[in-house]
Amino acid sequence: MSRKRITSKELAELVGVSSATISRAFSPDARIGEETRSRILAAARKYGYQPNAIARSLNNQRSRLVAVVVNAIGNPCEAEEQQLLVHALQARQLLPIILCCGDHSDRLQLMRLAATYQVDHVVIFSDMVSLRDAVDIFPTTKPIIVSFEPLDNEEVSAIRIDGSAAADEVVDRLVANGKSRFTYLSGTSSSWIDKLRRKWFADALARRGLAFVAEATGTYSYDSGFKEAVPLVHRSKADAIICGNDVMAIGARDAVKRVLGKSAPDDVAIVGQDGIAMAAWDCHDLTTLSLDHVAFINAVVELIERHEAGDDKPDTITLTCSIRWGATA
Amino acid sequence: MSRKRITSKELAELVGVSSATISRAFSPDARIGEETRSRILAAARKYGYQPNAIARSLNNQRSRLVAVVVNAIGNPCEAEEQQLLVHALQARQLLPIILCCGDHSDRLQLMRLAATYQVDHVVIFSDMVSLRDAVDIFPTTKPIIVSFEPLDNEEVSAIRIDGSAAADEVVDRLVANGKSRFTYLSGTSSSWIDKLRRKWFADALARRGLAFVAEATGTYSYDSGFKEAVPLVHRSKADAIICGNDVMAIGARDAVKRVLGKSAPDDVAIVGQDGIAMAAWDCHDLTTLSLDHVAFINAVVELIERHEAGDDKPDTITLTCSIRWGATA
DNA sequence: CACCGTTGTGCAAACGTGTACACAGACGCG
DNA sequence: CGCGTCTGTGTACACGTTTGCACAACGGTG
Repeated sequence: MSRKRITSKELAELVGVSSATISRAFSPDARIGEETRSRILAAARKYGYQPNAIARSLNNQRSRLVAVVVNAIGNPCEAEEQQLLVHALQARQLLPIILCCGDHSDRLQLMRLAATYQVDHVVIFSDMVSLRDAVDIFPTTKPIIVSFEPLDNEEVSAIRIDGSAAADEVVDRLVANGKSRFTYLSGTSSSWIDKLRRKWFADALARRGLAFVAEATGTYSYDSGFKEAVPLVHRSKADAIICGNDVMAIGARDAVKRVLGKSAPDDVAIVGQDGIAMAAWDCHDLTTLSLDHVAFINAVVELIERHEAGDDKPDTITLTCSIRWGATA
Repeated sequence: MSRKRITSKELAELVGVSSATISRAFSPDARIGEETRSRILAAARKYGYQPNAIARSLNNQRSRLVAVVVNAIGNPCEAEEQQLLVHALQARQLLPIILCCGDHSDRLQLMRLAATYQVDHVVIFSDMVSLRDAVDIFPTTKPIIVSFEPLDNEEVSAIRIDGSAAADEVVDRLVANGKSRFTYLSGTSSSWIDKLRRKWFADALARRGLAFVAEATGTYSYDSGFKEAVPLVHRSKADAIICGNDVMAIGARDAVKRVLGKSAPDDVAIVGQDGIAMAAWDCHDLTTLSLDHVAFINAVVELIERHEAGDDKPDTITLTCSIRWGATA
């Protein structure tokens, strides 16, 4: 058991070449004799040599690390995108460093720590972190890829999401089914994406001379959906609840059924947002504004590839939401 | 906008000291004048200087990176543990590199890539990767922390899980409720943890002179639980299904209710394993063998802290499962 | 004053790569 | 043969830190 990792100079000694030649053997398009290369690779396998990526990063000025800033890992709302992104990165020999910024803790400190590792790219899924801070903390050539919607900024690439058309269609159908007392259950009052999502529906209602008759704020969790739904319906006699995400919608639906004894589509319509896989489960069958997660991550990856290729010009990509019609609205 | 990151030597020039002194200013217990330190820290803030962690890692031989090997990110079964672990690492100024090994792809290649980054610790949540490979790929002083159960190996620390007592109690109650035709729905045939979980229940049954009357294999997913449950019950007239994880149990329960038209606790009892948060949702209220995720991650973190402190002696910690009684059994 | 311990700082050498430059040999061509 | 081109390799430096060693300045003690 070799406790210590072997270095390129030591391997060079063993093979009888210089350490530069070792390096060349691992560089696909370097000038090196075919015979020498295979001799080196054989020896490398034998002694378990692998080039040290830390040293390489220092020399190259490229770490092949990517900071991925998220709210939380378990959260189903983001989990599918995280999974897809990590796979896409790994396929490109990039390694993700996950930063969980969801809770109270000092996110800025955390991002600064990641910045010291000279990450090549930064992908921000969390709208808990302000664009300003992100630009401050990662000032280096490699710009930032941000999802969701703060104000415009020339220095970052962004992916925008537009669900206004889908929201319009949902409201249309609900009104046709006789709904008129709409309420909104938001996930947090402080996030841009939450305001944006609410606005899609508020605008759709306004276009028909309607408005939310009541609102409440939860925490994006099942429990908060469950807890907030009851008083919300009580005090407003709501016949429709639009939720800030799918998990809260599931919670609200449970509360409406179990606590209030009302039926989900008929007495109170419930609409989620995200389009998580769970929404399609038989026990939920949730109507929800759904984002195409694959397209979303493809957009992110496309931006990353441009950065890899040296194109630093920021760009904005906009995706639209589709609707998954379920049994709840 | 400074496109380029400032280096310690440049800052030294600016402040009028040597780069060594810069380094000392950031090292809490270094010999340096109080006045000099504050002057340096002020200048660092002004010019946005942060020590380069890559260079430091090269010098220190410690990267403060941790490889976390998982099956998938979205997977609720592991998500809670991942979340807790990432938080614990971040609190200790360690950064996690996530490796998703769940799918077919070349996991070994992926792990080798992470190994080149000289990670300080390796935490393996995935039982898709063999212990042998792990030891091969991360031979360096810092040993490996593995969860779940392959055969014994002297070189790694492990966390074992024992649900036999809990399984026994569950079987007890089911038998008392008149159940006798038990079936098992496993998540995959190839994983150690799956075999182990099945064995807990098989042993509990054997102790009462019973055995599984039928078995099936899914993929740990909701869909596979839904799909496998129907033929399983049909061909065996089962009155109890023990599932390899909670998500499959939820799928099985839906199938039993919707497709077969049977009621969950009375006609067919359903038991999950994992104790994911979702199991407690009102719409599921699943009976499940539950692991204390916090205790689990505390154990992992304890091992990591020992390694940090330089104690390389491997150790094994065993945790027991508790039972969450729900409405499904 | 001679001596010594303490404090603050600079010099220089690592850490393990990648790569520009130099150079030796082989080869082709006039 | 003389010359230019191409191939394969070595030498040396840079990447940005940390840290052992040396040393100067200083203050206290006999």
